[in-house]
Amino acid sequence: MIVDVPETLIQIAAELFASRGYDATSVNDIVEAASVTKGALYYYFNTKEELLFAIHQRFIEAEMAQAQKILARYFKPAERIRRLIISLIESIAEFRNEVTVFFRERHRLSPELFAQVQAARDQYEAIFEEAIREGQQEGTFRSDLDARLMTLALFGQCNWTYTWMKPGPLTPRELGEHLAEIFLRGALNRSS
Amino acid sequence: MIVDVPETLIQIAAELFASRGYDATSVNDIVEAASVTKGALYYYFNTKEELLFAIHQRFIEAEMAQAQKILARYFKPAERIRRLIISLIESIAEFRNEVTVFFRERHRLSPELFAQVQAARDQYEAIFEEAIREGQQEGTFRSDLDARLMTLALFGQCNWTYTWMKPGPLTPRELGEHLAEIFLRGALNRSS
DNA sequence: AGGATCATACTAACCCGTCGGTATGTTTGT
DNA sequence: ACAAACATACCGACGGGTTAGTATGATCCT
Repeated sequence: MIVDVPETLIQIAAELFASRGYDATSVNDIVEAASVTKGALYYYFNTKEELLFAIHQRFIEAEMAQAQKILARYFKPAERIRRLIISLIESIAEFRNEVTVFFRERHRLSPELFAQVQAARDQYEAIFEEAIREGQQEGTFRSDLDARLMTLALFGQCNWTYTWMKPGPLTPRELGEHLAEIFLRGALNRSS
Repeated sequence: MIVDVPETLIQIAAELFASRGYDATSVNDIVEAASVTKGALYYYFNTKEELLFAIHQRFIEAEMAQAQKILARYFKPAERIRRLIISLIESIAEFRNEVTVFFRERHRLSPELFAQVQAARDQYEAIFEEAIREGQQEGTFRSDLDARLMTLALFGQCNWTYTWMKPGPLTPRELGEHLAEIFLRGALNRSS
């Protein structure tokens, strides 16, 4: 049986961090769950924090890769946002543990590593904001509200799913479609 | 100088928990910041967890009280939601530290205390969901989307503000108004 | 071809600081 | 005088991280 030890450690750490929290999970817990010893862990990672960072990186990189694919296809703003939302929800569903850790334990990283994570995150959010701005110039998005604020509201809607999403009746894709619909058209009936 | 020691401890604990995290904050840190000793803390609180719980309680009770006031005034669904949103954003702004701790460290509570917090939270969310359901029956809210999903989307928008809100150009009230506008009418231009 | 050498990938045992919590003493208001 | 409201000193457990050592291949020299 061949296993990628560092990858397994990241995986298991993500599970444990997500369910118990970063500080409440000891490295002993991790190595025990992974059936290795502490020596093995510290052979691949210099600190516990590096593990935390690796979890963040994995999620952000996957998310960003998906977004770039969509950007490459030159959709108009509204359709672009729609697809970005769906892609984001699918990422959250796929990297459930990583996302949970990302949002809950981000601030636990040292300033240097946190800055790195934050920079990547800003880059990702800028893709959404730019779509909204273009939509405003084009006239399809309303201009009486700040683009930045709309972006933050949108990310709230989407990111928050990590707190309640479960393998339920809706697939992540369907869920994303519905959320896009809510964001774009609102909760009120159009005829009213 | 008269000070309410337990209240001060909750206050300071909220600050420290919000900025460093629950586990990363030692009870020594807390008593030091509060200029008392451990004896004083453990005179009022049996465990560190009780402190955490008290922080949650304070925020939830304040939130719930505001919501009840709005319910008592019998607004129609759309206006009721608008006011609930504003009230929620104002609460988040006022109890910034408590909210941060609430959302980030909730899962750290023991099952019993967590259940208590969750029950109160469910009750609060039900108020919003009920307004949306009524709106659907009345016809002002769209019925092609699940009320529960709309509620969750809304809470995402609102709760997420705790991650980025800052004393900026917009007052909490204005911010709430804008978010209500986004939720109710959506990002797209009406004429398109 | 095959022994010598070295890098890889770990293991087992341990160190020392820190943590939540407690036991007991002291002060203060009434 | 006596309870309420603390302060002081300390305990046992556990935390992240380190250390010395080792089995197992890969590589190189002759």
